[in-house]
Amino acid sequence: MLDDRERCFLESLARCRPLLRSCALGDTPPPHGYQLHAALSKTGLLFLSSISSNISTALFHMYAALGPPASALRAFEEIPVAARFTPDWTALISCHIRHALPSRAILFFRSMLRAGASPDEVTLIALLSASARLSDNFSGDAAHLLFFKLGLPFTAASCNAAMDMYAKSSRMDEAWKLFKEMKNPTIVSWTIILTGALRWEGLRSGQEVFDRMPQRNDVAWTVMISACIEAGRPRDALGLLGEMLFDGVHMVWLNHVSMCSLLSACSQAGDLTVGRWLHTHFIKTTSFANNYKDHLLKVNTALIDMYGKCGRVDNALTLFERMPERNIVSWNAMLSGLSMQGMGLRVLHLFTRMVTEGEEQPDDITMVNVLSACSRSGLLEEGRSMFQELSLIYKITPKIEHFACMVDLLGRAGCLEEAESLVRAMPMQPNEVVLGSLLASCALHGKLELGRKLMQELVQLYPDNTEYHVLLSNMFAASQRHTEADDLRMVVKNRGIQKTPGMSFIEINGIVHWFTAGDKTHPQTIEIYTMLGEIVRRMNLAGYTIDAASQNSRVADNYLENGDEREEREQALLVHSERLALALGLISTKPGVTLRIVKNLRICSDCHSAMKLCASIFEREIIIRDRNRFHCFKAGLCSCSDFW
DNA sequence: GTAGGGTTAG
Repeated sequence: MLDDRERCFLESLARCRPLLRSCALGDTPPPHGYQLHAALSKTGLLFLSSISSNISTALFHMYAALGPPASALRAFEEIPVAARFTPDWTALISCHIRHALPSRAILFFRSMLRAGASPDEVTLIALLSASARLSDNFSGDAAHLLFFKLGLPFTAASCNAAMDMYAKSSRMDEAWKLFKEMKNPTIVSWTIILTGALRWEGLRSGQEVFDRMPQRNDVAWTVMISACIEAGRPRDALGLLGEMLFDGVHMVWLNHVSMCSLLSACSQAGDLTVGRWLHTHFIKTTSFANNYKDHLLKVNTALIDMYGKCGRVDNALTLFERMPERNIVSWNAMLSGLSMQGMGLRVLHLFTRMVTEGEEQPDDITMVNVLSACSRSGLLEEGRSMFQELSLIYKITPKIEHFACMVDLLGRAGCLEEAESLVRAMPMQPNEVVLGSLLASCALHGKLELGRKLMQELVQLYPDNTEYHVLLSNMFAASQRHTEADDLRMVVKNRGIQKTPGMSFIEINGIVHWFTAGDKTHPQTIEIYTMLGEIVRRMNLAGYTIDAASQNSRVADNYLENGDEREEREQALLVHSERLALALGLISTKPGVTLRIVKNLRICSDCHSAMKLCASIFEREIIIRDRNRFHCFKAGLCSCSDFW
């Protein structure tokens, strides 16, 4: 007769294999599996030789499915050597791939062969996947060959895995060859080819593949959307959202990956309206799948980034504080949002909180955010000590990004000799960002000779970029050295200027209005230009004089194309795209309403002064996001303290 | 077992 205790053991024994299996499949929350493991070892059942190999295998598969890989490996080692079969090895390999450890996965594949186990189709697909992630031609080719050597079926899934390996190893010709030989390519096959085509052959070629796809699912759409974002075309990405939601008869759902991509497009484009729509949509449609916590973390982080970059750092903060779980990326996104608003002290405060609470260890990106916040807010001493702490306390090897921030911080503060020494002492070659930043500081502080030297270095490194000639020419002009200034302008004129046209938009009642410099295509053009005249009149009354020589901004839209005449240049300044957006904003909204403008380039210093004045004349808060940061103009002042 | 995300420097 069994007593209750024994009966209970036997019952749990009968149940534990299916229970472990359901943990592995994600049907049961992981704690149940872990508790079962604990119970099995505590009661000694795990060590009964008659059942242990079965149970230990089931336990291992649970850990292999859930991770972390170290636990999976520990559990694997509990399986008797003679009882380690092909699926067990495969699960061990796949577990390492899923946790971004492809090289360890390949090592385990070798151990598997040494142990005498024979790979099957699934093992080889895993090996192909590991090789793809590493762009490892050697193991990739070996995996492909083994299908034929071992006489294993080369199914659509195998072929897909091989194509993906070739595509990720920059061997698109091989990938295409396999694709063209396929009788029935699946949507996965198409998506692999689409991804590969986009990465080597470009947006156009990818678009051709996309157009030829017999069907498209959420993954295919997300691939296209992400490609637009990578190419710096966030509006195209958002255009695809519209197409995706009305893709004929197919209803495509936004999953957490597409959510993150689209939110990133909103961040880039500064599109708060679509960003908010996505937020609402996410709240309404999110399903509580077993991995929803992970999805929630990622989408929340993307939302923090979106709100930060769309000028609603307040919403970003609320979301950040309410998040059930945060990781280093969430902290970094929050720090970056505050930094873009010039809230340097709040960045330092949040950083201190992060370190003291010990929730996450700062990484290199955290430190870039902190240093650039110091630079943007002119926190010289704070930045200096953070740069020291970077390696001393946080054990991070400074990268070129960190040096770039320091050079910028020192240069803006007028410590140009120190900035230059740092550039020369850096363990790596200075790049365009570092030299360009120093050159801009020379322009700010009128250091002509150092500026000239830097420009020569920049021209040698980046001969196609004429932006530096413009910058230096402006420096000479500002110092009344017109001959040198004109010489440089001639170089630019002869070589042609390659520059993105300046564009701004303002959103009014959910409609986005775009402007280029001197734009006259808007239906309300007459009213807009009338308002511009009124703005100039009121600014003149307030004692404003245009300062065309001071437009030595790093990039100003419509610059130089408008001829060399002073009046023409002045005229061009008056119709910069952000001013047109401002004029429309002023005539289309009620008094006192905050105006939010997004510009694709840096705001020029003249428009910057004009915006400060307009904010006080018209008693409006004007928020402009330019390429680098936010400017909040209020009562004659800007949040950047004229330091940008 | 095969396809797609997030945070960073002028």
